[in-house]
Amino acid sequence: MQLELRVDRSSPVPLYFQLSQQLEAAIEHGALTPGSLLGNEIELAARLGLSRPTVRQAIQSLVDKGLLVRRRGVGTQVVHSQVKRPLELSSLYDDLEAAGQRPATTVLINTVVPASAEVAAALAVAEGSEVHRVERLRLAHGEPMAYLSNHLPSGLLDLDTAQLEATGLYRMMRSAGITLHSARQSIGARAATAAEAERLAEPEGAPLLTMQRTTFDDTGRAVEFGDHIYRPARYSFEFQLLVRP
Amino acid sequence: MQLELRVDRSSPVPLYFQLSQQLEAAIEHGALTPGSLLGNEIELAARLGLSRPTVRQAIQSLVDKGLLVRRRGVGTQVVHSQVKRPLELSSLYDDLEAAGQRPATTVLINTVVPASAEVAAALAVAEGSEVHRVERLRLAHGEPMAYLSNHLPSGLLDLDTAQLEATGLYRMMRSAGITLHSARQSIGARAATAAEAERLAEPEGAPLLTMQRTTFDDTGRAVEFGDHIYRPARYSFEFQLLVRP
DNA sequence: GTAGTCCGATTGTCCGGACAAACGCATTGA
DNA sequence: TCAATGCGTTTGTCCGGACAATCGGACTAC
Repeated sequence: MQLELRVDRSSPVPLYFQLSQQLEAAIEHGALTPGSLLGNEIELAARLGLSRPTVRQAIQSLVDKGLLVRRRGVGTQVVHSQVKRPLELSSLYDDLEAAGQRPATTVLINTVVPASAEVAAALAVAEGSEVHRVERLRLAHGEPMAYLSNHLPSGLLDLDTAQLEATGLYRMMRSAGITLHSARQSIGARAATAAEAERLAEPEGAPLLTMQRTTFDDTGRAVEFGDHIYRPARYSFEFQLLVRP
Repeated sequence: MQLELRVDRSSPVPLYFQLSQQLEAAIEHGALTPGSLLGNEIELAARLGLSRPTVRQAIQSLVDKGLLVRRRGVGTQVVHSQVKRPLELSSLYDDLEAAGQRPATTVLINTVVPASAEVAAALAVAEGSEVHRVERLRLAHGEPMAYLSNHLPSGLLDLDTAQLEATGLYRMMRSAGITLHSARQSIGARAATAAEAERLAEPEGAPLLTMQRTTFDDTGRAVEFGDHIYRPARYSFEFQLLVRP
């Protein structure tokens, strides 16, 4: 069976990208079954009227995503696994929305404070300089789910409380033109203090899932430092990793 | 100041790889400071006697690692951040060893059992078919740190108890020629049961950090399913993520 | 029968060139 | 003064070709 592939040379979308999207769709859709060969690059290039480098670029992008495997002397195969989506910088808001939970947010604090030593170190600003501080309670189905404490460099973003309650922090940053690039995360656990327990409607000493994260934009600037606690019965971190050899 | 770059055409190491390694070393070493321009690709290619595609391939690999950023009309800059290592499939053994903790392992169970429904689903084998089961206690400085429960498809690996105690499971898989490719992880928290508490020398009900992971090789075959619990005072998950736009 | 060798197939690496698109800056015009 | 335009610089995309390295199977020799 021959896969139907076409490229539109009048489109501004790069040719390799058109091809990689079609291949990805074919894999997702099941037209290309796991383990099946993709046909050699030269023949594929000839069939599409493209050069081999262009076809290779398309295939490479899917190899990077973990959807394909190349073997010299053999060919390119569709990976044979449950792995579908690669790791992303997970946003609690998006996670919940994807799970169909319709998250609600209550902003408890939204102010400007002098940076503590810890915050200053994470954001690479001077200790005592002004930073934004936001504390939010996130709920799903009316139940508290997580308590989110964030600090941001001042002047980076207009932190409107209403907007914070309507959407997520990451979405606000993205629509403000900030390109999120990388993050350093630390995930742990600890017992709830009395104050934390009350906020999350848990008994004191209950196990909590904790996450600290510093996020950087594409120039390496720290744009956010978060210290979050989650109710473990209602949330866990799920993700997929790729190993780069 | 001119960076000293050379390539050895008689070496079997690909030219683009030689170049990317030298650039990475220069960044790591501080010879290329964050924010500095790399010099345009064409001039760089001429200086090294390479073609532009080769130089681009080298630079691209570092962009993928998050060390460099390209900007059209501007140039290629060194990223300006604390980000050093990209995300890897973290192995507890390696993590501990890197922290200079000299981990010790006690193998408690090393046997073959019929697969439970959960294990069978994770490893994509028939329920009731034979799988290896390994339970280990990992200690650092004589203190228990984590309890590791793993299941592996039978026939994949020779699980020698002595070797399991001397090294980590991932190292054994790698040296058996298995190429680890991706993993699906879930990290959560819960209170310790009486049995778990005793194993880890914690009080009953103490918060524990939990991780479930299924690891796949490069053909998409599941090669390991692990269900681990950690003492949160002694261990947390630290990693760096990259966002792929 | 078994081990070693050869060979076709396929990807990996590398070259040199061409034009397009985006960015930053200086110049120009209102 | 300030916005629009133009221009040089640099990366992005694409081409066509060449040879090397590796894989797997067929063939051969013992």
